[in-house]
Amino acid sequence: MTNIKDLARMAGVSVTTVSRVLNNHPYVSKEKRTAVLEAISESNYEQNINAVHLSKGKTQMIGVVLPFSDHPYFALLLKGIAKEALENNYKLVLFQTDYMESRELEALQMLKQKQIDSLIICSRTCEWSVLEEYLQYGTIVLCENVNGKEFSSTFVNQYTIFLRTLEFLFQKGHEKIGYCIGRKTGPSSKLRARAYQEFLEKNNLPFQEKYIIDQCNYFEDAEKVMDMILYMDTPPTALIVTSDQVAAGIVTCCQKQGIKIPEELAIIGFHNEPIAKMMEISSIEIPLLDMGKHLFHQAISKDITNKEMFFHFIERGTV
Amino acid sequence: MTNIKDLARMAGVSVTTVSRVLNNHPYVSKEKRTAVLEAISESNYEQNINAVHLSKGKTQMIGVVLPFSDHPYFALLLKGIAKEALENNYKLVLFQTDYMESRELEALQMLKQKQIDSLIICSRTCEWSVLEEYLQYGTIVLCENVNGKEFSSTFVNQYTIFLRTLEFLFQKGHEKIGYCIGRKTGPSSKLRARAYQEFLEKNNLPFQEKYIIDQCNYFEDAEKVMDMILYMDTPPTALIVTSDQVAAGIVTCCQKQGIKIPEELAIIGFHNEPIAKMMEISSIEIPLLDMGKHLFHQAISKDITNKEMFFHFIERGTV
DNA sequence: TTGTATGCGTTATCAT
DNA sequence: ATGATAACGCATACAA
Repeated sequence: MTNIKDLARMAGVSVTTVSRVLNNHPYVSKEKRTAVLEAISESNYEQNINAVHLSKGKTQMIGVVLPFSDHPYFALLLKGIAKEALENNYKLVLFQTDYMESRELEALQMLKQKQIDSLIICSRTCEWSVLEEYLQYGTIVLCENVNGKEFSSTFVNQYTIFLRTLEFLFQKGHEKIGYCIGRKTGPSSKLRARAYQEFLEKNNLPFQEKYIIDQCNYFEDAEKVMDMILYMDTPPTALIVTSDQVAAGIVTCCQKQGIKIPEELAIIGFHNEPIAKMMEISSIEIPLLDMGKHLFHQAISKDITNKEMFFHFIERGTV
Repeated sequence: MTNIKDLARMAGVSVTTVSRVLNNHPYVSKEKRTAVLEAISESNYEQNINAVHLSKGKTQMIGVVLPFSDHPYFALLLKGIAKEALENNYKLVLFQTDYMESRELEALQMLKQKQIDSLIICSRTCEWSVLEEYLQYGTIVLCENVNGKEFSSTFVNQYTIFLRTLEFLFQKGHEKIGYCIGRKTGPSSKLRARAYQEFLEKNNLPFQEKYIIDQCNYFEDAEKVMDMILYMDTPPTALIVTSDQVAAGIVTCCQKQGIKIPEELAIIGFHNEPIAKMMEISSIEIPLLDMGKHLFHQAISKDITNKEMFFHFIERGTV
């Protein structure tokens, strides 16, 4: 494996000059440059990137933390990040956490160890205090409202979205509104829960624990949702489903079981995924690809910025 | 940022001893060990992993090449790889290629540059000769039958699967059989095309170019498929669809348009994804998570092995 | 059991 | 415009 030293010898110059040629630095004569270039083409030389990383103290790599990559929400976010990373000559290191804190910590560890220059956390499990400890080692970008903390972020206002959606359904005459989420403990879910509570109080509606259904991530999770609903004495008449995949699954189940949508059950999905368009499911559009793009740029930027992205209500047939 | 040298000074030992403690090597006295450990805990020390990489010539990182991560086939493969990587203390570097050769080359470049120890190519675009050039720099693992070439691989026999499926449909009385694939030029598609040709010849059936529909990757691509089929004079009576997502989309379209399945159109999907179970779509099961696991172990192994995984026909209502 | 010295391959500093 | 040399932080062969 030939290295920069060998090249220097071959071209009859110093390693510095070789490095200059390699990095397109100015101040190197035409003759020496060609001599080096020749040595390179003769030798099948390749930079040892690890040496570059050590020397520079940077790796041009960004970590991406997400619970699972086979969920459309995260897959699209990731796609947006990946596209932008590619165009800016950055590599992505993937941390699939399954919502386990230990794995999120591993990613943070890599930041500390300088294996990645910054970290994008698509869905957080750690406490703020933990994240703040690691801020000294590199940029950390989040997908939620950080409320003035020293992180960059790109997010949608989950609270507002949820409240508006609830009010919309209420105006349509729904008083028994349930919702389906991924996990109960996440930051987004807490915001939704707050919006839900306030909505109920404001409109003098009773709180029903059973109307909140979690562990809804995939199309097939709809089966479980339907089982639960059919089992209830007073099932909800409308369902906000934070994933179009699950919403599509519910619509499919209802078709099989002859439940009329929206007459017997109204459905609103999230993200306006293509499946929602095809199955004509009303959905809250969230610009995931754009968010990914923005997240990436925040990750490589020195400045701390917080960008709210806006949602868009797409009304179709299911509500 | 404190380093190994600082620790040595703090603990009153040599850097070698510190390194020994750090790496759990034997031959270090209890006293010195505790002295070092103390220095570590006092100093908020963290290994600079880049230095380790340079020194060792390895990175404990594996590259994964795939066209897109938001497709269930690749997402599941990736999930399988990621789970195993995690358990074996390896990191994954993602290369999303969109089937562009240049991006695949970038991944190979990283192998050459020693940024990754090995490379898993889930879907190949490069020619064999190109890949073989890079074999000297690290292990390359593929998801297809490599026919004796010096690569490890985990694969299913796409040719056999396709032929069996065609024969199965033929026995059910279908003579006009179409199929939907992702891209026409991939290795799998070539095998399928061969199986298709041979099947037609053997049974004296005419070849219809229009029965082969490509660019079918996502649920929503089904709309385009249906448009094409409805426009044909003699549409196929059965469709092999190499993705359950697309199959599910087609089933959905048919329901909307009142096309009876399987009477008017029989459907067989691929991968036995949960959506297939839910929508009762017949499917060819392929153990993607297991394949991912196996791929990972081949990536970190010194030996070259080739493992064929077996498929399983799941008969449900759509055929 | 411990330490010295050297190597890993590159970039950055500084002098010329 | 060019080059010698230090620095990056760690691992390891070898000596003691």
